[in-house]
Amino acid sequence: METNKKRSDCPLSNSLDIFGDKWSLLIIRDLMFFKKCTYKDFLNSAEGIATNILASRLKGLEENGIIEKSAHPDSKAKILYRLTPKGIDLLPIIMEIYIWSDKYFTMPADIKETIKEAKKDKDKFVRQVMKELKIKMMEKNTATDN
Amino acid sequence: METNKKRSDCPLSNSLDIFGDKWSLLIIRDLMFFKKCTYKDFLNSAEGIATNILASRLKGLEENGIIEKSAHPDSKAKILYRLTPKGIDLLPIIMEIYIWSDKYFTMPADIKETIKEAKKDKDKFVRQVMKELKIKMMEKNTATDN
DNA sequence: TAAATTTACTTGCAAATTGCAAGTGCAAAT
DNA sequence: ATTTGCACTTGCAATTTGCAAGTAAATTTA
Repeated sequence: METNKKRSDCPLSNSLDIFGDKWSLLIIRDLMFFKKCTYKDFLNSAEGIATNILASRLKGLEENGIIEKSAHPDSKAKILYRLTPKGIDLLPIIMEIYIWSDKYFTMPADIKETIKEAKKDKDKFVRQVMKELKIKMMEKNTATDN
Repeated sequence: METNKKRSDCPLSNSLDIFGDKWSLLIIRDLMFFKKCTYKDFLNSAEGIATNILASRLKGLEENGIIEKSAHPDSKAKILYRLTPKGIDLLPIIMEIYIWSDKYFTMPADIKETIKEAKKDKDKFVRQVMKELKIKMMEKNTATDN
């Protein structure tokens, strides 16, 4: 289904081939900010992704090295999804989208407050969150990959 | 065609409803970096957008206040598309995508060099380019909107 | 321990979107 | 006056999406 054909040599175009759709960055958001890490977690997000679309997006993100599967510590029936370092590195992009949104949309007060904090020292905020993510994605499960 | 139904209150989701597809940010890239500003210019980009898709994306971006049409100074047959301030404000997002790409893709040497320059002082680079864009989008045509 | 439930999907199918080719209407050039 | 250029629109086939239902293995409950 997913071909690896590049539309052009433009890195922006190549990036959009990976996450340029309505759903991929939302999955990444869930992993980054909302402690969501299973198929069911993602399904339960407010936007209401369809099961087949979720499966296809998880596959695509995994194929592109943005996320990876691992064994869930609680149960063999569960699969734990984690961001790779490559996936964690998407944080600055997502942060800039939030900051842009903050300027042009109304939004829940708690999110607005977080963005306000982040803007005070963007680089520091991003470094801090990335550090936490790296730790979290490690400690979730050091066990064997699926 | 385009409904204004929000999938959720999440600003990231709302943003993706506007530019979360394979084409919109490429049009914005063309306006920002490649002096492209007409329908035909966009059609000629390397990725090869279809005519109907281009028309629908231009419509969507205009409806969402990212771009605007104006009279082309050279000819009544041409339409000049410009970024609005809201559109220009997407630059930091696009820059971060380029920077991410730089870490994980190979790409044309000239683009790589520009990104290298940009990374030396990200904020300064973004400010400078945004300033230039604001001037450029003004001077293109101060005349009446379509 | 058998039955019900949970988890992570897959499948079928209708509806929507995309992509390609071929127009269309107006402006400008020849 | 005719051809060319520009910005689209239209028709249609192919692909993708979204919804509902089903599946298989793991776990929980009775």
